[in-house]
Amino acid sequence: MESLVSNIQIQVQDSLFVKDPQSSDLGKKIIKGSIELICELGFEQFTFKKLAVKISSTEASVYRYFESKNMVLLYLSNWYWSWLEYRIVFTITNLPSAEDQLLKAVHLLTEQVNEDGNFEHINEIKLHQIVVSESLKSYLSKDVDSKNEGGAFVPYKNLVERITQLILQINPQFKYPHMLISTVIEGAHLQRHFATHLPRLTDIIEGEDAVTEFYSQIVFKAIQ
Amino acid sequence: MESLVSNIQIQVQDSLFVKDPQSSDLGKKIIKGSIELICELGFEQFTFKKLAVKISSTEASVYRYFESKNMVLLYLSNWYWSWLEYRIVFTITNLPSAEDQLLKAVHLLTEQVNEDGNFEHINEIKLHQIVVSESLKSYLSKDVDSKNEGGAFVPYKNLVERITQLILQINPQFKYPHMLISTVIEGAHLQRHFATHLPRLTDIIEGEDAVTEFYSQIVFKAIQ
DNA sequence: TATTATTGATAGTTTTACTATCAATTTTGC
DNA sequence: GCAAAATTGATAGTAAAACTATCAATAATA
Repeated sequence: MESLVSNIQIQVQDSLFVKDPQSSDLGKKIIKGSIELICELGFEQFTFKKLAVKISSTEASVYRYFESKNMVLLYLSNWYWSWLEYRIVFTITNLPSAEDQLLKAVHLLTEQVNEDGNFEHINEIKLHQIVVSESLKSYLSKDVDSKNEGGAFVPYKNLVERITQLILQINPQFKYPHMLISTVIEGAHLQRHFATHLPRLTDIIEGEDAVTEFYSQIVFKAIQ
Repeated sequence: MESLVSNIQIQVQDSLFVKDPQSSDLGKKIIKGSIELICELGFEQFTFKKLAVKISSTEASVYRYFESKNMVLLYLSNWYWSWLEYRIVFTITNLPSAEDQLLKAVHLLTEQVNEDGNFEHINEIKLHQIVVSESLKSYLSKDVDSKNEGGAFVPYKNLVERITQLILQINPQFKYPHMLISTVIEGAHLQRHFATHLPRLTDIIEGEDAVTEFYSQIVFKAIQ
């Protein structure tokens, strides 16, 4: 997966930003700095003031790119979902059977990201950690409905829909494909979070990726 | 389930409050008001100032009971988990088989709460909604480790452990019981949240509790 | 009745989440 | 290469949140 994305760019809907952060140096520094700071401090402790100091800019300048830190989180999440969908499509396109495709997709949905370096201003490993620990907060906030109307969750829905179609190819009768996939995605994130912070809520097995193994089993048992 | 709890009280660990809110009228008003306000405004918009106005008290008085609004959320979550574990134990104790017990437990873990009235100061329906939409934020905050050391997640872990033991009774070889149960609990909450706000991420079926149905199937297929 | 605990009232601090203004600098169009 | 336009930085300011501190009034208790 190293060199395949060397000249593609992930586009994020323009309703999420005031000015496209991928269109300028400062914008890219805002993205890069946000990823590092949110990862380091957590979303609650992350502020535009701290970000501005980190990237040697000013609060006012950051506000010229993003309306609020919530929008930054949405931007980062959506970038991640688009990137993940791209990787899934790229990876499974030539696989022979729908089963193989689904298995591979579930792997990509649930595995730990440990590659970086395809995008200068985005550390994919840290971004994955942010999505694991912070992205749910966007859905769980009270303004989820207005954000949703503004299209804030489209990439996520697209991803879920794409895997849903794979499932329905295998078993057109299965009644809960969306539920299954969103359970797998969010469940895998939570389990990774629990593995680090609340191990008694999960089952960590030495030398094996229990999260991916578990959810792969769940998916195939569920749809049969 | 109506009258069985008429004179029991759910105890919450005293590390979560400064002064036990169940020990005074003001304390109970704080709990009652918090449940209503968090439900209405969402956790982010909920403040001690607004709460104080609502219950005709003062900010300073609220702080005499709780260190912060995060502690209130933890208190409410833990009250809920203890209450739920109590209901599960009470309900399944006399069921003949471990399978019946597990099935019933999964129902209680995943169903919508629609009874109220066992506790004067706690609206169980609204509390359930809070747990669905807000409780994850306690695990997902950066201070999860220090909270965990202080025992903030003990009731939740106990609940997961209890159902884990049920699963292991049925299949002692099953490798991922904790993962399965925490996936079911949090998954069910998320699906209920999605059903209201992001329906394209779930599968709502007219006249049927798809959430409970889905997770019951998942559990029994997974452990076989 | 004296003591203690509880609550209310008020005030104050620091930080966050913004908005506004203006000058300096860089980019772009011609 | 120069004028106009856009971008950024610097600074200042506001409103609300998240506390802490103090003191008086009231209620509980010994």
